[in-house]
Amino acid sequence: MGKERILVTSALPYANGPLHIGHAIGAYIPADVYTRYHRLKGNDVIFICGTDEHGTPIAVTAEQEGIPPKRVADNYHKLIKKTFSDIGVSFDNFSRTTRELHYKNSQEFFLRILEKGFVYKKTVERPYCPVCKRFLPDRYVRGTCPYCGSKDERGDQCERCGKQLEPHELLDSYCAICGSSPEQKKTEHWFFRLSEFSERLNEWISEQKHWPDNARNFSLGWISEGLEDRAITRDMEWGVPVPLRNAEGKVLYVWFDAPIGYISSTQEWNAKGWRDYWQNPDCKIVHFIGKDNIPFHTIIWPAMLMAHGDYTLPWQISSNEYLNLEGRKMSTSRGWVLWLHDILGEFSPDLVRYYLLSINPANHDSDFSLKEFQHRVNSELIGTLGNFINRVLVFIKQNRGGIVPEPVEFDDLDSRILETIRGAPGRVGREIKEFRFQPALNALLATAAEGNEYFQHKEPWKRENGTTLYLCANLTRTLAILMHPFLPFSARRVWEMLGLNGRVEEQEWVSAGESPIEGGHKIGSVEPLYEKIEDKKIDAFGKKFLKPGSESKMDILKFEEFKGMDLRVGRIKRVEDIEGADRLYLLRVDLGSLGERQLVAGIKDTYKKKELTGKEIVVVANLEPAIIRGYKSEGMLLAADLDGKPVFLVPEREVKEGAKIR
RNA sequence: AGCGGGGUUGAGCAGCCAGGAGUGCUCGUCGGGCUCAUAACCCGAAGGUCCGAGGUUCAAAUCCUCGCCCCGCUACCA
Repeated sequence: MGKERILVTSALPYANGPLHIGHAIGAYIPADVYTRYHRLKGNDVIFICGTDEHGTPIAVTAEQEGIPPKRVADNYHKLIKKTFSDIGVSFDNFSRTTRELHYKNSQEFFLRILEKGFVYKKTVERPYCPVCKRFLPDRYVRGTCPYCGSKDERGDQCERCGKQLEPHELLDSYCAICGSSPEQKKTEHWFFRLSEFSERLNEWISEQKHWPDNARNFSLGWISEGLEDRAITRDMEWGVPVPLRNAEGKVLYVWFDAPIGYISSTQEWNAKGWRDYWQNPDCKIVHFIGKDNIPFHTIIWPAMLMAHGDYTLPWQISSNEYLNLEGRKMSTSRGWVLWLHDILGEFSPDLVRYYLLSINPANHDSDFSLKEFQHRVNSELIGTLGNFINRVLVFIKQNRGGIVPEPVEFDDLDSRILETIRGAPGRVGREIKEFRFQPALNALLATAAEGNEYFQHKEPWKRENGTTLYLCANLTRTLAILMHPFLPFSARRVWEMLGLNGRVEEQEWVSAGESPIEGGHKIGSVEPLYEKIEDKKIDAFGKKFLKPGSESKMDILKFEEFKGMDLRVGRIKRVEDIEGADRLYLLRVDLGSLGERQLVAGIKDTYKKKELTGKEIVVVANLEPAIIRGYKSEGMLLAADLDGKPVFLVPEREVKEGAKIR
């Protein structure tokens, strides 16, 4: 079998914050396992990444802190790079999208597809700040979300309701920098003809039978809903300048330049050899991403590559689902997050890699729990794997003076464990090759468990003829090689403790099935691979780094603003369905002196019509009206939240309709 | 409502793509062994309508069809 050529990428982390445990298992640790495996297999594999440093969040952070955007990116690039190195993610190159080479690449890419007619210019209206004298892309505009009414939201997405927004949709919008209200102004932008690629993409994706279901189905669904042309440029200073004469003040949109960063980083790694990967149909290009990135890597990016014409399309997309933290969704803005550098500060990287891989959210969201982390590490990694290695090496040290004995005869148990050794690289490798990292890890642990079983049944502490220790020493070597993709730091130490030549990462994967350690071999010095995680340590860690957060960040409401709210008691007179809406009722509410009002309320899944009619409820009477599902809603009724279901607030005894609440 | 993902022993998960006796892992319960090893390891027991109903098959947790329930995202909680 010839050598395979493989290009592995992990999603470029955004240089606007540190990495958390979800990032790590989403796109980086699995990619690292995959890459390390293929290196041992002797395949021609490279692992490419870098920080994504353009885009408005970085620019806004920079302006708010009064420093240049490059400085923000510098800081996070440094932190992120160190974190990756600490957890053993072994990129062949880790670049940044602010490098000269990348600017040149992105501009050339743009010009090429412009030349080929896949980019066109169009005049559009965009919000413009008359004071700052500039256009305001997404996060430069803030205002009230038109969907949920949350104040002070950004122009790209509402934090409260999660709705994707366009800057012009915000109500009462204002400039995020100076606070003045923007006006609409005409400007020219370049658009990518994504719509033209629907058919080709559909055909191409349909053929990718080896993709995971989530990626394939989701992408095909996206295409069938219709692809729209996308703006490639914006009016901003921070970004890759549009390389055309009459385009001052315009930069490439960050979604456009970011994936080109994969190519730039590869060129930076090898200025000559990069084409062997990117422009070679025999090279398998594998993108590791989180699920939020799926349409981007299955549709937009391939369309860009199709438009360019010289590049090989991705071969595989490995997309993970999300990781929850102690049963709750992580949220950086609410402070419910576990940063990678925090956990690496207290626990050795292989423990973290082990646990994250053991709960790898490949098929569905999974949950990170500190207690479970402690348990699994203690019982599986240490109790099974670490203990086998330790008891074998310590035994050889103490009873054989550190010398592996000569094997004598082989009984059934011996032959069986020899078979375990022979078959192990295949069992583990097969799973990694298929991107099934959790089963791969299980196969590794199962091999160690077989070792424990064998050792136990042979009872070498009672009598042993050499064969048992000979085989166990070789099985330990097998484990060292098989551990390397998952637990690179421990694998290296096991290799050293065995006193073997060379380095574990230089071994051939298939050689893990052999038994080259011979009688007479002297092992190195031995010490336990890991230390158990004590209750005290895990509790202290939780106290220090897991803060429930959320409530503490609540904004203070001015008394004046509170007084401006007109709360009233109303009586529900009539309840109607709204066609096509399963959660909404159309209510007529009697507010006494204020007359009757029409409200739209999302309570259908909790309350029946009968229970509602005649009921007294509390209403915000002077709220700005909104149109929901085609009906005007003139107010909002108050309810407490019970696990996501509304529970009405009602007066403690009967009061008059329209009674004021103070 | 659309899309996606789930429903497997007391709890939490693998197993399903590639059908082969309900197989496995962690925790918990009960009993035994061992003392090389980090209170570790090994053996055994109890505990299951593998969500339900059909179908394909010699054989279904696994493949197909229909249905029920849960979760996520989106649409529609002003």
